[in-house]
Amino acid sequence: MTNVFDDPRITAVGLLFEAHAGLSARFDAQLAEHGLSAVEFEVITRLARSPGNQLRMTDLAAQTSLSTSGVTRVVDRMERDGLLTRRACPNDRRSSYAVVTAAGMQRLNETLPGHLQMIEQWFTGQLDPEALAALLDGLRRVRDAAHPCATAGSDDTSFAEQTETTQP
Amino acid sequence: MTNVFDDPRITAVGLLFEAHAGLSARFDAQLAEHGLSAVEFEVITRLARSPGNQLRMTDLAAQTSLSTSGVTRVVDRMERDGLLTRRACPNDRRSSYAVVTAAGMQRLNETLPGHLQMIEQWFTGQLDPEALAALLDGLRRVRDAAHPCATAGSDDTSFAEQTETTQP
DNA sequence: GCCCAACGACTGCTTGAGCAACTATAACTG
DNA sequence: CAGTTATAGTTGCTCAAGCAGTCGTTGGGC
Repeated sequence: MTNVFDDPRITAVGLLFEAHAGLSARFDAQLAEHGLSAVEFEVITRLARSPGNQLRMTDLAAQTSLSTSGVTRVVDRMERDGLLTRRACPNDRRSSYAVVTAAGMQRLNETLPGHLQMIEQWFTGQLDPEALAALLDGLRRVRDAAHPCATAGSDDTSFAEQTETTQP
Repeated sequence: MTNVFDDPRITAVGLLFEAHAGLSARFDAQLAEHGLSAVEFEVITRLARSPGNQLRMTDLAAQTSLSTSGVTRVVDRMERDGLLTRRACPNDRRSSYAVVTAAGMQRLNETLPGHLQMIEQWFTGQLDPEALAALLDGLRRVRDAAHPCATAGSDDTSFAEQTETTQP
């Protein structure tokens, strides 16, 4: 705690990474109550918000932090669990869509309210509106600088998740 | 991009997570140039900043995001690569210390300047001082709320890394 | 139309991490 | 001091993820 910590660069990274780790742990716990991992939740959310509740495997990979083979396997598992199905793409026989099933939509609708509540409890609710705005502004600039273009398939989406569109 | 995105909670999480992912990717690339993974860098850094360049396995686990078995294995690898050694604890024969070797210190000293430069380039340098202060203030509050007490072995350390103490 | 490069998805292999079980020491209780 | 309980570290097993290689499909150049 002497000359080591007072380097503001080090501290800055530490804060960001720890905040991330802390929130991840909280979210994981809540998602696990509904039988979802963080990755699965992101996948089902991104699908559910897309037109037709579906996305081509490649586009899904581009939107998430997964490789295409990673997507193949997540979709495998979630298909086995009945949350997703594959559907052939009519135009291009190489491609296939991952589609959210009714059971998948139901699972998502069960999970989301609690998730939003967690966000509010551990993150946004910790700060008054101005402080939150300043935080988000800073994060946005860092994100724009550092993030290696994580948007594909559709327009920019900023990782986000979703609220409660998409129920039929 | 309609009713889905404008929920500030969702966007907030998305920004934080994407900023984290973007920075992680940048840092990983730079660390890889020096033959270190992010976990290995964190381990060697935390050891190097501790008194005697050493820490008990358990304390190391508590300071990192790793389980104790995870620590066993990282230390295995790094010991194999000559960066660390194990040393028996004189007081307690159950415990052992992980100690940074001279080669480990040298590796760290080779890696750190570039790492600090990356932080500045992609994170702290993106914001003017006030904005950075506001960002860090917000992050600190979120971290304090959400982070499940990641400090052990020594006092609070906020994940941080290190500057250039510890060279002999 | 034919060939070849590019693309989309999947599979084998390797790696890294956690959990639970195990061994050994230490500390506490009577 | 004996016996129980807790602690430190390691190991076996499982699982998730990436990379590289494969197969089928598509589209462009000619």
